[in-house]
Amino acid sequence: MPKSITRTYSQYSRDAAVLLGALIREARNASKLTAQELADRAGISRGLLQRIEKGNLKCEIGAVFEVATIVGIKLFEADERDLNQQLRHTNEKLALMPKSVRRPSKKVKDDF
Amino acid sequence: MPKSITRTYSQYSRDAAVLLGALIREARNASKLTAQELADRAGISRGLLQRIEKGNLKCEIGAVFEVATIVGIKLFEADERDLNQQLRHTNEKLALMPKSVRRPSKKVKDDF
DNA sequence: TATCTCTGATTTATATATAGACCATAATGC
DNA sequence: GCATTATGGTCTATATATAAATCAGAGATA
Repeated sequence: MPKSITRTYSQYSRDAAVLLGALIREARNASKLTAQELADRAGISRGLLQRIEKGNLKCEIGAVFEVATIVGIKLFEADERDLNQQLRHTNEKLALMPKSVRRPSKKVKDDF
Repeated sequence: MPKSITRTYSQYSRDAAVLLGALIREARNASKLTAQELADRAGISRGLLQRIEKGNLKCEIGAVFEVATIVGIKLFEADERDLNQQLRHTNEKLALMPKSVRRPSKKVKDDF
């Protein structure tokens, strides 16, 4: 059962979301798309698109990414090919890392 | 009432989410943080962090951004100052744009 | 000016994401 | 090897994000 929420966000996260929303709106206007049209293309409601464009952090990331992609905003400033390349590279690095993080055993004799 | 979902995502969105998740995991390992520790810092559950690291698109963007920020992943490859600057710039451009997109009146006499 | 429509906001019902508990497995350190 | 701990699942209850409908007002075009 979810604990009674009230999540707190860093200033950076808030700013990033607001910026992304503004970029989306700008791109949408440039594309001469109405909010309803873009929402339809993304398969979401107009209300959700409004919240995304306002930088609301309580939206599912899939919807945000989808809208951004449709209006041509490159996440990570990378196209599909770059994305795959980065992903491969990252996976290679992950493969070389220890599979789990181990904290130096807390039980270092505190019994005396 | 929400329509019975089953959203569809573009390949690009999926790849972007998977990459972001991998970057988060890599950064977490590099920081020697356990999943539980990072989840605690972000104020989310360990299960949610797991889904984020797997690139699940059905997570709230606030949680994803927050985690990314904590482990030092710069969204938009920009720091706080850059973010504000970009935001101001974008807002300026938005202020110059028409407030709404107007489709050339569909009712152009289709009655004959 | 007047009309048309896009936008913004609110409300409601419901689908669903989340927290928390649990268990099994894997990986680490000794 | 053994003990310990992190990870990766699953399951359930509930908080909440979402879709849809509605309304008011702004803004664009004629």
